[in-house]
Amino acid sequence: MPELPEVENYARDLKPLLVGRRIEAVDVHWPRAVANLSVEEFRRGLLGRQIVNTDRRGKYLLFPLDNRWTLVLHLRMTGKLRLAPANAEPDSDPYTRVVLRLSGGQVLLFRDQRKFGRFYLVEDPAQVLKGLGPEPLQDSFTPLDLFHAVQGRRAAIKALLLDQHIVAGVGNIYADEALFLAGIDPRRPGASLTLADCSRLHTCLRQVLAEAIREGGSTLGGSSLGNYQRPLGIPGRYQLRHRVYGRAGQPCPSCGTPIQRVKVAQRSTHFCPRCQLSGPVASDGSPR
DNA sequence: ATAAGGCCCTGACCGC
DNA sequence: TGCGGTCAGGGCCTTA
Repeated sequence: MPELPEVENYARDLKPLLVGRRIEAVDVHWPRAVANLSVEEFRRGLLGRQIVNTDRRGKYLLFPLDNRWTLVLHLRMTGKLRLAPANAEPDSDPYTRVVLRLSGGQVLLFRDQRKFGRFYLVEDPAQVLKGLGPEPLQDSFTPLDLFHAVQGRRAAIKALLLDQHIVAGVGNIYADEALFLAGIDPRRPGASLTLADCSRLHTCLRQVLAEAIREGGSTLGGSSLGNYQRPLGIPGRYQLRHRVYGRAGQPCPSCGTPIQRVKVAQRSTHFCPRCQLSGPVASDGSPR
């Protein structure tokens, strides 16, 4: 499940591979993978265009084009990008939804088993990105911003971290990891967090995201399902560093207490009941 | 404005 | 072996 660190790695890895290439053909095998245009408009808008950069905002990948339009992609749950030589054996993957044939003999394959991923081709990326909260790794994002964003909110802090209006790019894995490092119970209402709590959370969130980017992101599971891989097929390594995510029943790395798994805002949530001291429990997150 | 629930999707997994 | 049910989950939409 690509979150900010995985998408950031995509943008970085793809930059030297894509910048300067021209889009020579567009094959859409699953029309609904194109969110804002008809397949024909999408194809016409891309044909002959040159990719001039690769970037990221939240969990969105951005590919600015030479006519100032931007190809935007959200991978959602199971979307993956893969760059391959065009002359390799034909792509037999049944989950390939979109193929961009590029100058220089490469093809960019968008594969997505659950069909949640979406492309947008827009004149102004703000059409898609409006409403996204601050980038958590930018200096302009301060502990006070986080404090103000959760002030007065009854929802669990975990749910608020997942809300892209509050901070952009945080998903289930990194929300759990950041809350663990900060020693905050994920079920606590946002309103119960003090400025000191928010300061710690702000620091820990940035630490977790920066570490995960350095480690190439998280690649989960051995199955073919959602595991993220980088564009050349290299897996991430951050899953080896997860402290709580996916570790229900295993000892807390800090105190040895078994990690608990509960539901918060319909999301599976992992935490240490001892290190993440239960403040007041959110109305929507009582332990079962 | 906020919160909660449904929807989209498919494959893995479980129990019988 | 085979079947049906449940789960996973990001973002968007609808409903209270």
